[in-house]
Amino acid sequence: MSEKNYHHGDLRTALVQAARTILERDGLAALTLRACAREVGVSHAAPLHHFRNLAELLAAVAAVGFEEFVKALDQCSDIQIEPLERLVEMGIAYVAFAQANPALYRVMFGSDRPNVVTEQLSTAMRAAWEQLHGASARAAGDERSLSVATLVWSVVHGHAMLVAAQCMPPIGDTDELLKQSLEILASGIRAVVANNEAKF
Amino acid sequence: MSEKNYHHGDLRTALVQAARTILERDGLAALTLRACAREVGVSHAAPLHHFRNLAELLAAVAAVGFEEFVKALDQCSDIQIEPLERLVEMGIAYVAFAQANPALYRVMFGSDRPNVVTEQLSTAMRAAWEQLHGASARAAGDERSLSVATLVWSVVHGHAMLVAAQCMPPIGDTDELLKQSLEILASGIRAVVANNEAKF
DNA sequence: AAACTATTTTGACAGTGTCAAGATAAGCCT
DNA sequence: AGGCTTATCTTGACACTGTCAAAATAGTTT
Repeated sequence: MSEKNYHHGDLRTALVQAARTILERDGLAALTLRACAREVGVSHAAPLHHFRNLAELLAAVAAVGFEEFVKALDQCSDIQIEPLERLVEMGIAYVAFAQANPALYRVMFGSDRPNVVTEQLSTAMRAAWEQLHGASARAAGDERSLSVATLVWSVVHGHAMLVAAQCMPPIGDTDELLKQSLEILASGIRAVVANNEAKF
Repeated sequence: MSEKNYHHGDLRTALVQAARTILERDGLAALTLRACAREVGVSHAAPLHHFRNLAELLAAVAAVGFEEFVKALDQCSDIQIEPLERLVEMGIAYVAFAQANPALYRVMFGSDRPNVVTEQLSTAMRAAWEQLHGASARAAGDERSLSVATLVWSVVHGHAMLVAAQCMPPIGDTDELLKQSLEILASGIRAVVANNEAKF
């Protein structure tokens, strides 16, 4: 943590901020090391002293993305409602975040995602998972928490990706379809939980 | 359709084949127009007369990917089992295809997917959708077919992407988890269908 | 045979990631 | 204060990329 008040001040975080600006303004394809350097106003090779390569910069961007992501999901935790309903709300918030920050979401989860896993990134990702896993446990019990969490995550992630990639063909209101999907899913969870309780 | 037996013979399809070879051997990052030209043994600019840009070549690769994809899902249609169970089998086949052809799947559905939509590509995509939509209709009825199809697609697509991107944290057997997910999902569909029938 | 067209090559340009060497500035030590 | 060390940044270079324009080549047509 010794990147402060040298030539630039704090180039590292400035570069991450520039990356986000470029991401929203020009899209992922325009997000290059040199573009970030230009945006900040430093020479083209300056970023290499803070990020060994482009993947490391993307990892840093993804990390801050995950931190905001967790905050967005956190807002659902406050609501005083039934656990299963809260899980559904969390799913809706998940997709809303993805649609509100499409380019950032692509960096976080994209197939061209950085295989470089920074400490910061892995902890941020773990926090997001814990969020969902906890909500699943409260909604379906500890035994089913793992499968329910992966199921919910798969649904919302898949939905977000397919909508973003425009892979959903003759469909009208995708938000409405998401709600219906989550309703069916909730029914499934209810059925499984009920069946599980009936056994004992 | 006039690209035959000139200098090379059929450079267009040769390039698509070369693209698949590079994709499996060296990964998506190494898939460039020039690399394809090298692989085939033509000059670096030769591909431009068959694909206006890299995105168009990727679209062609994605198209053949979707065609094979539909074939893979088709094999589940033969099985003489209950429609809902067949839908689950189709979901498993879906994920199996994605895991067997990770790089190809990335080109087909990746976030860096070509926004160029060729005629060949869009028809191939539509065929895949029809496949899933039809199976959903048989399993859950026509009324629910749309929401069920999007739900199933979201689940399997999301699962495949998350596993491929190694975003699933402390999880053991992902295949087992997929089966559990699809079971919960089937319960939900059953419940919704039963509820729907009870209404009338 | 000659004209024409489709295909491919050659050469060029701007842009990229990344490395190596030099320049600059901040902190530290005596 | 003055010099040394280290962190930071710039400059210049290289190989690679996509893409364009012009030339060359080979097949088709007349």
